[in-house]
Amino acid sequence: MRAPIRSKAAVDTRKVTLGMVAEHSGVSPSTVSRILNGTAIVSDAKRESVERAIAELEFVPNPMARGLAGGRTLSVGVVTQAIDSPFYGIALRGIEDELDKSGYSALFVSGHWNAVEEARCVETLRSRRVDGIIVLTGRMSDSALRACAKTVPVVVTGRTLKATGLVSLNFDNVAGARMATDHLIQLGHRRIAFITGDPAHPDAVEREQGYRAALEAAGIAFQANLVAPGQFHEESGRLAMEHLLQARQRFTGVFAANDQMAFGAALALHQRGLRVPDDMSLVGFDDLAASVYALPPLSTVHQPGYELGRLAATAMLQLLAGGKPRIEVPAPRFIVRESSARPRP
Amino acid sequence: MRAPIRSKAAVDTRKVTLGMVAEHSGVSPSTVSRILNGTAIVSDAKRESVERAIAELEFVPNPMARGLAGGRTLSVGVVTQAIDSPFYGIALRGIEDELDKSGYSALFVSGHWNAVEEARCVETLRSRRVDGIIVLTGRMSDSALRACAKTVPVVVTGRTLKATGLVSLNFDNVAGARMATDHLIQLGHRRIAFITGDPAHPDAVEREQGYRAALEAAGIAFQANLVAPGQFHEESGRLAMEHLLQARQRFTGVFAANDQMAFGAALALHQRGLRVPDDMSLVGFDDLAASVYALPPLSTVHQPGYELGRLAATAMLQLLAGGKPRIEVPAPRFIVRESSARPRP
DNA sequence: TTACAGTTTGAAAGCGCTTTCATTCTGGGC
DNA sequence: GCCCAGAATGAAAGCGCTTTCAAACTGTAA
Repeated sequence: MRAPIRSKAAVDTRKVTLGMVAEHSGVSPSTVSRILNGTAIVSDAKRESVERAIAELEFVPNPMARGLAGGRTLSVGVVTQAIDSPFYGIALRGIEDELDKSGYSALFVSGHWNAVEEARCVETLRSRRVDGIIVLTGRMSDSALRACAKTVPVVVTGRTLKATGLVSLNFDNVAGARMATDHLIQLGHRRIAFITGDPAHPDAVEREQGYRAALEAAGIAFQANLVAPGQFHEESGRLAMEHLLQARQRFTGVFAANDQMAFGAALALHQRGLRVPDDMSLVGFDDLAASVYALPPLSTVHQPGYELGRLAATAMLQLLAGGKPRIEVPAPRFIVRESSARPRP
Repeated sequence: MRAPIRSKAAVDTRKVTLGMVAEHSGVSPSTVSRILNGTAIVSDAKRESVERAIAELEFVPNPMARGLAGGRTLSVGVVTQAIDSPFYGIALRGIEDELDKSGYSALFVSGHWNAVEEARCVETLRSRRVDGIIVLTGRMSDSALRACAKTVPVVVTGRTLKATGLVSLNFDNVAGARMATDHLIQLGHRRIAFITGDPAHPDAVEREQGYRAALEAAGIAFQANLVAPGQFHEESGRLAMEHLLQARQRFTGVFAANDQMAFGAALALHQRGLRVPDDMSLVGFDDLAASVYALPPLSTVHQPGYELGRLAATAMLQLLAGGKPRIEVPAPRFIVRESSARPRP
């Protein structure tokens, strides 16, 4: 038999129920519930006594019961691609921070860049009765998303989509990519290689569009042999760079469709004894935390991951409150660091 | 009025209840529950008919109700420091993967390296009635952890602790740090600087112990002015390196207590025009994914983050099953890459 | 044939909370 | 002083599931 020792910290919170609070303060459970949820006016006297009881008993409502009875769980599901992705990670943090303020919790599940797994994730979340679902740039089809939005509020990033109960936040990848390419052009580069992202990813195709648009605007002909396919991770960037180098194309600058690939590309350059930015300018996209500490620090398009996460969460909260969110995604901006310079004459 | 269109995919899962399954298959709810949980023997005939009904109706049990009634939620809480930390991220992934196999979900909350917030996290998790809690190298006191373990199974990493209902997984930081320092010594370095981690973190003090032990074993006197305090993040590493450089101490190698600080240190070196490893050898600790793509690739102590996560989850699962886990944490190993070399004569 | 241990099953009581509905107070207008 | 709208409150019915507990069988020994 365990002795009923209690430190002043809440150690035995779990057994205090709303009913006990009601009894302790001489009101009915209904009243306590009303005070807890602010669903009705209660006399100051009772409110006070109930609040005292709550404090004294260290009462914490049971979310299970709440969920069961009220149909809400105060939790929102987040489908991300990989819990450990440097880019999504920071967004997750933004979501967590924002949700936390409103008493919501986030339930993260990873889709691993796989539509089937993503569908499973959504099922898991639905079965856990999350109040809403945030999808970070998923692979699932627009129609699947729309269907999902019919039964539960959905916020999705990385695409533009209109539907009821669905809000989408899209970052302007085209403009961002264009800025990166323009930067190189303005420095005097004319032969600029491009390392693409995974073409199955809308971000990837949009960034390529931006690259092309910039070239075209500058009157530089697009050259297919100056673009190498990547898949958004470091190793693919390294390989792409290898590929480009081996092709013996002449070029003085490289735009990688994300920072991770830029890191890989930098490694390939390093292994070949080429120096950035002296022998080759390199720019990325995302502005990961690590880009500041890359050697040399990477010039890149800043994508506000944390902010994006917060915005997604805000939108979800508004959706949940029955509102019609109007969210403005920050415009891309280019951060000049040391990895880009004028080409050598 | 929405038409009752249903694709073959589960779209309207949410309203099917156990009661409906019972009715549909002509048995009592109790029987359905028993089949679902395998808590009693049921005749084959009924079992079959119930299973058919479940399939037909696409019934998915409501975890809320289950949690309320049964006391289990099939979810385990994970207290991490930051959802977007490169080191913890990979561990989270290990946890997620392992838990997933057994039908459990993980609920991640971030303590932000703050004992108070951590306590709040634990409260949140408890209030959500998680079946168990995994704490990744928390700041909370051993006693708080022990107290927690009295009411819910706990797995904690980054410390060694014995208690009932509690299993701890500790990585051998001392040995790891010793390997890193020994590596430098074997290359011929005699004046080796050390960038510490946050001293409030046990990992940090253990790694310093390893550093000192290696020096001592090699007959090199410990020099206080060769150690600079850091806090485990990049910027603190950069600052520490600055500090070391400004102090005009002579040294040819640096051991940073984690990779992130090593990256910062590398940047400081770069800014001073010093080259790694020609002018200065640099080794880290953790072997983050990014370390392979650092320039030059970082020599470091490999810490199996993913594996650690999986092991923690495995231990939790065993604990939950009523077992007494016996978990073996992999030994540290040193990975030689390009950031360390013999000192220049 | 009767009685009894052992098996399956169903009825019903919760788990802790929300919410409707009805009840009891208010106070103001006449 | 009386009546009624409106405010404050409580009783009670669930939410969807698990889990006793007891009833209804089964088969077998006497």
